[in-house]
Amino acid sequence: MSPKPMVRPGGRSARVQESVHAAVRELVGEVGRDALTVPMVATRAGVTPSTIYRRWGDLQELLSDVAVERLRPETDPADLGSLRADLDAWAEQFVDEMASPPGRAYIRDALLGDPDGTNAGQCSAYAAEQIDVVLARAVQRGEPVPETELLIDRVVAPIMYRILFRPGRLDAAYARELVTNAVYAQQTEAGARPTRAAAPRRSKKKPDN
Amino acid sequence: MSPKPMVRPGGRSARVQESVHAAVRELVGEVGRDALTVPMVATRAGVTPSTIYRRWGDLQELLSDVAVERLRPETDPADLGSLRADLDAWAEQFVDEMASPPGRAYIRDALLGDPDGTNAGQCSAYAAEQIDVVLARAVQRGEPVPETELLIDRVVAPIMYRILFRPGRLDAAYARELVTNAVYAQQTEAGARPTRAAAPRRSKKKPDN
DNA sequence: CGCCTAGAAGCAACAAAATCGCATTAAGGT
DNA sequence: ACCTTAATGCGATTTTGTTGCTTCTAGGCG
Repeated sequence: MSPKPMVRPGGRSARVQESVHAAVRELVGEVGRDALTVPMVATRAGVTPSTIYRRWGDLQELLSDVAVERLRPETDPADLGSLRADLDAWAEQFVDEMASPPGRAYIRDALLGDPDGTNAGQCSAYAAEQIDVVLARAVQRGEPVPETELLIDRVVAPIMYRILFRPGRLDAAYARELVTNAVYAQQTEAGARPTRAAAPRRSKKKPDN
Repeated sequence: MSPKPMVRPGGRSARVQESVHAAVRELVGEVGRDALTVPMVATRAGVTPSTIYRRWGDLQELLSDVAVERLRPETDPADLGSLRADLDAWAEQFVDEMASPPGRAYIRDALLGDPDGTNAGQCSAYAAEQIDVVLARAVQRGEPVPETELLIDRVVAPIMYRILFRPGRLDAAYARELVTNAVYAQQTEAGARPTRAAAPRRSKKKPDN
């Protein structure tokens, strides 16, 4: 059994994948997501529909792939000199991007065509990585820091819950408030509550393909 | 302009709707969600496929409708004599139901075929109603109670986030921990933090159809 | 450097689904 | 009892999804 070439990351396959992804991005902008069809994407990408059906299964899984790519953060969070400032800024940007109509659409798409939860897990990992960067810097400065898990529960989760389940009522002020409460909790609750049960830290992910 | 009959809630339409919903429930159990098709549902329900396409648009929206119905709580939360006990019990049951494979499937379906977020909002409203029942009882007893919004942010949102984005790592102990932290926050943070900005209370919903 | 192999894409026939116009039924108001 | 019209049924048509087979090519090997 050859240990390596289970898939083919390079060459034609890669070109086809990129071409298809590009076609999806273009067409979403031109005709809208609802009007998208697999044959339409195939034509634009210069491939046959069966190629798409075989690689992605259906339009949802393809859209999910594209959405996850667009949800990947492009830069590290800004360094503003303090944990609080960094978290505030990151949370505000997070809300801006995620709560916008296109952001909501990407989130939905990412969750949608994702039988095994891989893509959803990737989204969660992106947020955790960004938070970890902020926390690592704060540790460098000697600031006390909350756990990543706490921030996910207290900041990320409420934002995503609102995006998915309660359209509206979501703005920068709310994001800051969540950060305030999370940081406050970290300062006052440490040791005063049952320690977070079994919260394995998320390890750094490789930079992906 | 006649003020009422924009739709036809009763009579044949209602029978068709019920028949179709029943067909979906049966077939999901028999052949599985993935094998479901609109024509299949139509045949079982004794209607023509075009009826389903016209009323629901596609299979996803139909599944979303069915899922929301099944996510509706059937009973009020148990009254165990104290806010803390009631919340613990409710949160545990919530996790049990929502984190189970069928529960996760219903949540996904409910979110999936829901262009305008109506169904998702309904799910959120169900949880808020249940929480309100528990809180109202606690008020009757004279206990201090947190706001519904706080419990949604601190208990419901983290649970749903994990269900959707992080398969695994979700159990009754975690649910209790969330309740503990939320109640603790309510006891210690009141007045010690910026008041929750612009968090309009969710008004009592009419008992639905 | 040029064969081999196997995974991936192309092609085309086919099967299944979704859409649409038109006829028919029946809810709900008058 | 009648009328209006939303809703359903039905069938023709279009579009989408599937499948077997062939062709191409990336990557390993001699």
